[in-house]
Amino acid sequence: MTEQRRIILDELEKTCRHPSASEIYERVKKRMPHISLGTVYRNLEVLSSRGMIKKLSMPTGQKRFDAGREDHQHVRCLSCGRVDDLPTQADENLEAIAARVSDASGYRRLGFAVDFYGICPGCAGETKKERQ
Amino acid sequence: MTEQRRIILDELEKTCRHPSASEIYERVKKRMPHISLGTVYRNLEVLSSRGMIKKLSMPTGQKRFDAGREDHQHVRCLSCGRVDDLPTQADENLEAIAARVSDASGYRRLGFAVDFYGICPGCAGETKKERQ
DNA sequence: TTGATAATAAGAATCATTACTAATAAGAAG
DNA sequence: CTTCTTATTAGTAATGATTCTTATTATCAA
Repeated sequence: MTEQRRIILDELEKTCRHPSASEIYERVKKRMPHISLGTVYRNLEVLSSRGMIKKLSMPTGQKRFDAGREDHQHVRCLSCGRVDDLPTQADENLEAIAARVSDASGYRRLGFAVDFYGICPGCAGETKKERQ
Repeated sequence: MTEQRRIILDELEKTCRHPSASEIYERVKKRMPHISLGTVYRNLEVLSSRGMIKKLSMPTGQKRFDAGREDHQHVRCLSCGRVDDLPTQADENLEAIAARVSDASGYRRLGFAVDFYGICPGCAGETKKERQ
């Protein structure tokens, strides 16, 4: 845990918004002016692979980061890219969750997506080194 | 509806996979060797804005496209980026759906995310032109 | 102190996507 | 049949986010 990594994590924990890599870079640069953008990306990757932060991919092709460890899902604004948290329980059905969104968040709901992430049969077979 | 646009849509409808823009480009190029990658992107955008196809953003920063109009969700391979369909019912709870994934798809399940897309209160107020 | 290892800054390279350009095709109006 | 207008195209340049490379520096065990 280097100084850079600690500050990156600290900045991420200080905000309830979900900043992008370059937003984090800007924040961290105020405390550590010589830090490199590459260092920010690398450490976000390290922190995320250790499960200390979460990486969210946005429809814009950008990624946003989240230091929260609690299990929650997100509401994303299609207009400005803002991301808010939305606590969910796994035993709740989709309709029930969806119905709660407008009330809880104030978002005008347009739609939702459930995405499962895993390893497909093909990749599970391989030694995981080569991509298809 | 130009020849190019028709062929792009046709290729998208022919596959149950969810190809990326460049995969679509490769497929279409076999039938129309002089087509430009820009034309593929532009027409995917047009088709998607008319609601004729769906655009999915991947954690890799790539987008994938889907001609299906039925309501279904996706399973994504974290290793190779493959996307498969996964029919879901809104009255089923997340655990039940998740439990079905491994069996139905053969994927080794790792996790899931529910994402709601909408317009946040701030943007709903504005005339929707200016970004924050 | 010395290698071995890991992390860094700075910047170049890459990849997906978007913007720009001039050329072309398809109508509509005269 | 010409001339305008408008869309669309192929080809290419530009952009933005991310990853990679290289030289350098910090860390640490022996």
